[in-house]
Amino acid sequence: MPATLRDVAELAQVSVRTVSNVVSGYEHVSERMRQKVLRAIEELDYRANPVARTLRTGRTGMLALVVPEIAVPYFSELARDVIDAAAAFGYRVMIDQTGNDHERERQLLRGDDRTMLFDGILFSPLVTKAELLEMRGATTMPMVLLGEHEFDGRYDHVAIDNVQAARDAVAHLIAIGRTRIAAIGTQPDEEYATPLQRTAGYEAALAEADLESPPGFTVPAARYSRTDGYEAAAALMSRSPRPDAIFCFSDLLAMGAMRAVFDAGLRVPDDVAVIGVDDIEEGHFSRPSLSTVSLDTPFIAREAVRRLTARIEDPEVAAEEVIAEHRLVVRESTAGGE
Amino acid sequence: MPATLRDVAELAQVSVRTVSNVVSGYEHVSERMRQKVLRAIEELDYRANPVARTLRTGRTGMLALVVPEIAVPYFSELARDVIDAAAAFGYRVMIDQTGNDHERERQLLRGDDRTMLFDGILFSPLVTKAELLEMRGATTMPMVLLGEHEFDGRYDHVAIDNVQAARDAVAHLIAIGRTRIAAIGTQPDEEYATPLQRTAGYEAALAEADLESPPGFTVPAARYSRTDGYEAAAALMSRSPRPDAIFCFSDLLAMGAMRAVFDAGLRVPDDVAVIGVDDIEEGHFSRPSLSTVSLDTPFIAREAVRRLTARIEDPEVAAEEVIAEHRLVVRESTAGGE
DNA sequence: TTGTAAGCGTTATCAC
DNA sequence: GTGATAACGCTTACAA
Repeated sequence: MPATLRDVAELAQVSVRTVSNVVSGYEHVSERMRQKVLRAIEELDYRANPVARTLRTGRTGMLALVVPEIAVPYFSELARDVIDAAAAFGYRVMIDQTGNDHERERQLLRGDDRTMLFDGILFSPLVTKAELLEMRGATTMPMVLLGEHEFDGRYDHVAIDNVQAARDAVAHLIAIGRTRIAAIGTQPDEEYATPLQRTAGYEAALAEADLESPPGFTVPAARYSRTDGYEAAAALMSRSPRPDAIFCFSDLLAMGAMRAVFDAGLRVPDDVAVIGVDDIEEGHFSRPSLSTVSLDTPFIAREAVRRLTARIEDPEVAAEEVIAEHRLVVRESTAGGE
Repeated sequence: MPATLRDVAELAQVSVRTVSNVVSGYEHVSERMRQKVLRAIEELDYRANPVARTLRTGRTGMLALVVPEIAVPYFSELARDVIDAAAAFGYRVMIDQTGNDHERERQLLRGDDRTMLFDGILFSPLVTKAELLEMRGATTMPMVLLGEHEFDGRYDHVAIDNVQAARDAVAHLIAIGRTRIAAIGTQPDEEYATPLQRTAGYEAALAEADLESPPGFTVPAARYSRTDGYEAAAALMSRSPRPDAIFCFSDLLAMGAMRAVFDAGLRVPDDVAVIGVDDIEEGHFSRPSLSTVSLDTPFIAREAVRRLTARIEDPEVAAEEVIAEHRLVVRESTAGGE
């Protein structure tokens, strides 16, 4: 049985008030009292019960990070940065995966989960804008959205300029002389914001150069996995005309796509240039190394945590949208020979 | 202000006891009462306060997973499996990274952290055996160790046979005719269990084949990152005689090592065969795909959560050691031409 | 400066 | 089957 505040008070012959003061670092405690209390704490190996404290103060000191899948490098790298940023603000992070499961997302948002032991949510959602709107007022919990959902003034929001990012990637492919540019990562059935915006950027860049996307050159990918990228690119390689470049909506798709190009007996970038989005570490060392649009994940994490903690302090602060920078990173997969 | 049990009781004109019964699914509640209560709950949009419940029951429903770095693929894939396994047992997972920081590990183990809102710890530690022993009795919190620390009967423990895993990897390199086999991943200054055991397996396999490891053929790597692997392999490539195979203590090291081999103008596996340990997904799609020793991570996760929840239920159950299977997976990096 | 006591919102122990 | 009511361990008015 762990020692309680009362036990300490008894042993030290003081009131619980005094013990509490010492524990929470209250200023006005006489040195003699403090010493007595500290000795008792030491002797009983007392440690404050965080649950009781939480019940009283209403703060758990914990944030939830909700992502589709933690094993996806982009999300695990984001999680690393979020955990670090949260630590700097005195918070810890619980991670939940929705596993691309809409219902799970809704549950979390509705807040009817039985174990919501956290003060706020960092949410990287799949849900469409319509669904987000539909949840209006559903949850009272402070929340910051990560990703590219359109800002509607209700939620804090750390995003990137997704259309422009896609546009930059495709413009680069055009600049190196490619004309038959395919895209992998559209969503066939759902109206997710990210793929829609990246598709828009892709089309805008093509239009700007008076190019077009032949039928079958935009390929859906359900889960943005390496396997999805592989299968999509394999299909593209058997088309005629064959694409001479592929814009993948994520680096992970690109890793699979590059492998499919090689397995089709072709070379990257000579026969087919490949570019992704995210700038995951895997792409630095792959062969060829992967050109990409780099997102400033540490900034995104820091900004998101900053906004969220501010809202936890004061739920009335106005929602803000922050746009994180992105920049084109040219590596071997769109450059000269390997 | 969220509604409380008392509010519901008042509105439904029943006692809090009855409301609590309904909420927690107690059997013996008359249908009339139940309906009244449910209506009131609906009307007030009542949701139980998990903190209060926790204070009362002593259970948070949360486990902590402590890893060196969540962005390392092996750990993010492990985290995915742990989160899934925990969900199956009704728990959620808080993730903490120690960032290779010993002090942080010790803090967690000592349990003097102020926000320990969890029922047990899954701990994938760096600490050496001596340090673990030194912490005897330091924490009363249920804990399961992940990884290859020697079992001393005090902690539950899900491990792999590390020596044998290394041995299998190196034996495979020997079987395909390699004789100058280097190793990357020793720890120069620390007595961590994992690198020591893998080194032992490496040496055992060599000895068995009457081979030896020339001076400079075992290269340390501080953080098991791709960069570490790259640098270590780059150094190896400039030695003479040059190794014709490299056993990397992790797949991530191997990814960096392969890249270094190519950058030295050599081929994998023709000039230098490369094998890792972990079987991360990245290795399925890399070029060449990576031979490795596959660890059964889903099993490890499930087993660890099972042991931990059992210990949470009954702190007195005897500690057990479970050894997870491993198996050699031969891919392109140790097979015929690319 | 320190003590007393009233909660925080549940669950659980009594009675009835 | 249901109603009072006492904890759970802490923080914090309010008093002294």
